Amino acid sequence: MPELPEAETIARDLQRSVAGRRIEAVRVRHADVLGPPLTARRLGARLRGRRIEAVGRRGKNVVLLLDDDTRLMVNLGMTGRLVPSRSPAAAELRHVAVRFRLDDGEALLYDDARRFGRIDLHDAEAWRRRDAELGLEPLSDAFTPAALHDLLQRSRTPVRNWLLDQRKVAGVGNIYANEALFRAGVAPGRSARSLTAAEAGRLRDALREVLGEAITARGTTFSDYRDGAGEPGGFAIALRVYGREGEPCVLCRTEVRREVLTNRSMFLCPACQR
DNA sequence: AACGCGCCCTGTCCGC
DNA sequence: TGCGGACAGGGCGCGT
Repeated sequence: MPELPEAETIARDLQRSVAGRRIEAVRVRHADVLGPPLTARRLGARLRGRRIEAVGRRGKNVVLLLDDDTRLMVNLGMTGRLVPSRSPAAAELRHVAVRFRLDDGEALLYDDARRFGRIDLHDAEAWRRRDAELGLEPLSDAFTPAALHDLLQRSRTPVRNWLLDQRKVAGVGNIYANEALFRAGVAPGRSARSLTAAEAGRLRDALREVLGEAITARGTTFSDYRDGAGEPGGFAIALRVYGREGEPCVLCRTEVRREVLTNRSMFLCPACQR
């Protein structure tokens, strides 16, 4: 999906474009994006008349806070997009799954070609539980070198896979996991618990750095991602290893390799990453 | 109980 | 031009 920087960009865009609007009606065209026990009928009943107080993010999820203290949580899967109907890009959407009609005559569109995305609605109590299931925010103060090192110690899974587990650290996906491991000089196949405190510290810094830079660039568009106005992100040219199989390493000119681990690509420089 | 695997679904690209 | 296979920012449910 959209990983943390993409979700952050979308949330910021929607905070400007739809915060303060009231939801008048909901139309569901593909109910399979609704997380159980949600149905089209229930979603409409619970959202009708609600005002969107604020749009934020938790991990890779875009979160709309409503005026009755419920939260509409959107996980964008691989191809999910949230775009206001007034945006010029809205006309090109081919897979609108849910349309939220707003009180200004416009609508917020949820488009998702593959329908891997999920929409959930949480009251305050359910949100507390869901929030607690998600791991540390990598850009928060709590994400210290010691905290990351401690967590890594508890697992023997390959560190690339470990980073994708949203219960440990929330918001990192395959692109930024690979990029951060390259920047930290750590081989992605290493067991999580094998990282030294120094390596964990470098990984922590690399994660914050690459996620921060990607937010500044409004996310990475590898193929499908679009921001909250339907536009591609600008970070793809800054990727150092992801998608660069066969190209020379930016540091040492060794060929960047692609390896497949648990059905997902890893990109690495075999010389720079140990 | 942690971990890996298969699967969900559609679009695109590449080789033949 | 058509067709099959590989691949894609994710995550759930299952078995071991």
